[in-house]
Amino acid sequence: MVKKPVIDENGLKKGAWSPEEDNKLRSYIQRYGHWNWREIPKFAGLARCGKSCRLRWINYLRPNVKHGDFCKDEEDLIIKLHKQLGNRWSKIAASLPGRTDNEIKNYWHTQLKKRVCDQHIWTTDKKRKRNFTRKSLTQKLQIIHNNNQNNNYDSNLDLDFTQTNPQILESCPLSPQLSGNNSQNLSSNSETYVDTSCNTTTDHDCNDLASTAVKTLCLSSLDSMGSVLLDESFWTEPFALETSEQYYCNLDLSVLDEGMSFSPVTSYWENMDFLYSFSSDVDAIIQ
DNA sequence: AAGCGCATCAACCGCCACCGG
DNA sequence: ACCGGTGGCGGTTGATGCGCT
Repeated sequence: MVKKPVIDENGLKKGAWSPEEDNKLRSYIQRYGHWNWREIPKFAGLARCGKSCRLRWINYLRPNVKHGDFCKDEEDLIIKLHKQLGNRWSKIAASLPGRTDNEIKNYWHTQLKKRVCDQHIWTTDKKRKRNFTRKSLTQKLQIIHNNNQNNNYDSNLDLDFTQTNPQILESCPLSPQLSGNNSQNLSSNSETYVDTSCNTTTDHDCNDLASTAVKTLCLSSLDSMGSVLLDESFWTEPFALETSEQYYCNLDLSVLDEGMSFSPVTSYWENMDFLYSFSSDVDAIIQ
């Protein structure tokens, strides 16, 4: 995953470093230190520019540079510091011994940012992560959505909505299909409104409720969730947490116990885990 | 099995701040 | 005050790996 070595117009080598070059640079700096990066390649016998040498030393050859997976504590710290400092990678790196700004920056862009941007679920399992992408989930939802459009959903499901007690207050319309088929106790109109600030439960309860809600919806009609997730704005909204929670609120209405609601109390990460389990449910239905 | 597309990450590039003359 | 050299920083690139179809 490195750029292939090339010689530029000045006769300087660019691209991937060879073990031989690494050894030359390492042994020179260990012996003489890095007194002037521009001069070092000449004295070390390297056809590289000073900047390239500096970068190679700092990011790879320097002693105590940590490589490999970030632990949970490091991830949490990066997220916390990024929240405080923004893209000031060198400042963030200063708080993580052995980690370079470049590595943290890469890790942020490839792993952590996705958690914050609603695109991917966090997991250390690469396969699992790859399976959960916006594209794949959208495709799955499209299949189910199309099935529902063809009246393939089971309208005979025995769903008991009489136990729910949603507080219907403000703008969070359910899809006409869901409202029309399943919301006899929610609203007689095709638009139903949900209060996102009403009573809440514990995070754990919310996850259980969310899971149940999704299963219920998957079995009856995915129109609501499907149309929400298929809506481009769901994915592209930079800080879509509130929006997402409103949508989850929608989903929960059908399975909430009396006086309970699934709304902003659930943490973002748990929402993402919820989305993953939702994706698994969708897989099961497709199969 | 092969091709495709996405994810990853080492390395590069351009800009800017700092410093000494 | 100005200028050139240097180091540091953050954004971007591109080759490779890997999963999916």
